[in-house]
Amino acid sequence: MQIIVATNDANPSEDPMQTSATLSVLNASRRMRLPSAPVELPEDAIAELRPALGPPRNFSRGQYLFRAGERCAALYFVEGGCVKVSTLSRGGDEQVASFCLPGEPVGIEALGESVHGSSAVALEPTRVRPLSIAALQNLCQRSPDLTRRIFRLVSKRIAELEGHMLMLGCKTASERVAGFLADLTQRTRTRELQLSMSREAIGSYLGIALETVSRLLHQFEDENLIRLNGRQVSLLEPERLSELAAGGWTN
Amino acid sequence: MQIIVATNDANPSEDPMQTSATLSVLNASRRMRLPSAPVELPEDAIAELRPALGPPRNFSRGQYLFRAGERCAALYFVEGGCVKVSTLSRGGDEQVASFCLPGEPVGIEALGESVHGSSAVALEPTRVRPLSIAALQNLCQRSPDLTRRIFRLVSKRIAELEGHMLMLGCKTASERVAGFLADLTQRTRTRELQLSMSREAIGSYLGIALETVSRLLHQFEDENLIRLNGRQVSLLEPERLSELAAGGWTN
DNA sequence: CGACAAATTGACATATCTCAAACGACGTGG
DNA sequence: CCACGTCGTTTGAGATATGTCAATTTGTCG
Repeated sequence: MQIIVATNDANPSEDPMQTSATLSVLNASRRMRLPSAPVELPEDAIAELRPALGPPRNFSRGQYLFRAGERCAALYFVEGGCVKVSTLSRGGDEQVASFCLPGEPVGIEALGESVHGSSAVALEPTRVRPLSIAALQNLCQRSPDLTRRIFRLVSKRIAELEGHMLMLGCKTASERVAGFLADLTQRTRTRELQLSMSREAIGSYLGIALETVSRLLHQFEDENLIRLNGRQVSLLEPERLSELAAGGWTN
Repeated sequence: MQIIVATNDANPSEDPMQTSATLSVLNASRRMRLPSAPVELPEDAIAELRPALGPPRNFSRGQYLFRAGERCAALYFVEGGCVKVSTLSRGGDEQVASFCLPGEPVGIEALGESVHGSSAVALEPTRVRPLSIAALQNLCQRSPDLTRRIFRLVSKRIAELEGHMLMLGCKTASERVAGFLADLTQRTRTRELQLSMSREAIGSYLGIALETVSRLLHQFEDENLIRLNGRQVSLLEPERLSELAAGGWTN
């Protein structure tokens, strides 16, 4: 399976529209899945980090927060929008590692590194707030509590990755797609998903062909599990989707 | 693909034999188990952590360092032997997340958590040294340097996971097996691998059926890339295997 | 209103899984 | 010391989920 090198360089179409408002809808507090996270900097742990965060920065669809190989100095917290994080292999395969929604951190994987191992691109007008790594390390000296929070954040990310691995290693295509949707509703607390990523990106994330994603999505619609309209998806039976995802997923 | 729930509970075969002695053989320069590499707490970063480590603990084949769900208080550094780390999904699928060799840490994923999300079992007589998480957090307060090291350790682990994901998402079966072998020789600095894990564990780790692992291994032998004798594998052409692994693997 | 990118859909190819049988290694108990 | 049962591995043959290729439609944006 040679996932083409993805020419999704998407020339930063300067889409000035501000997103945060749109997404702010989500919120609440429940248990989470792969990622989790309520919207609007809701994350428990994150809330406490706010004072340390830098001023908001806006990215339009297709703009990169950072690219693999670039020197890395900060990690970001999404306030509104959506970010796609992906890695590239020597062979030119692209693997989408995650989609980050409001309230979720981007780039923790680079915490201890000097250069980014992956790239992060905005999938829609997106607002983020940076947290300088240098600043962070200083802060950690003063606050044992902060250190703990960071550790927590990091291990949460690791748990996510392991869940993702489990999925890639053990699930059938339809379990993956079902799990993907179930995960998204939980993270956004909405049954009305407005997917900002392409079928190709979803396919890469799930480790299946984009055509398979499309087919399965339509199959779910035929089974009345969802209502589908392009990139807009309404989950009619989230529970059944979760069951379908079965096995465990994030476990 | 329903990987059976793995009844590898391996009743701690009361293997009274004392391990450390047995293992001491290893440091003999030649081939040994998977271990090898810079045998004896070789890892650069780790070396500096030594003073903080607790006394060595020995585990025999099949014994668990910890299980998913257990309260976690420490992470471990492997001194000799090999540890298999795996997660379980609700559905009962098992996914092997990693094999840890001498010099490598086990359980960093639990750094910020209170309970383990995965299980770790010794695949052969294994010696590890614990690092109390509580102690660690204290130490981090005193030493900014230590904090940085830990961050480094963690992001290294994350990078590994992302490499693994890339593999699971993009590679063909033979690329995976080739990559697996190539990776092991690098980590052990030996061409003489003594695999301590079953074909099933390898299959789970690589996201393919155990039969496929077996077949591919024998195919490589036919192509004179390796010499195979049960769990003993001699890499005849490591470079070609790496090329075969192509794409990226750990990248 | 065009042109290009994304999505859909069909037909077909095939890598890999699954099921099964057989074998070897190993440890246990008689 | 040998028979026996278990476990892991190998190997074959057939089934199939999913990938690949390609044509068409739909959507987007300048």
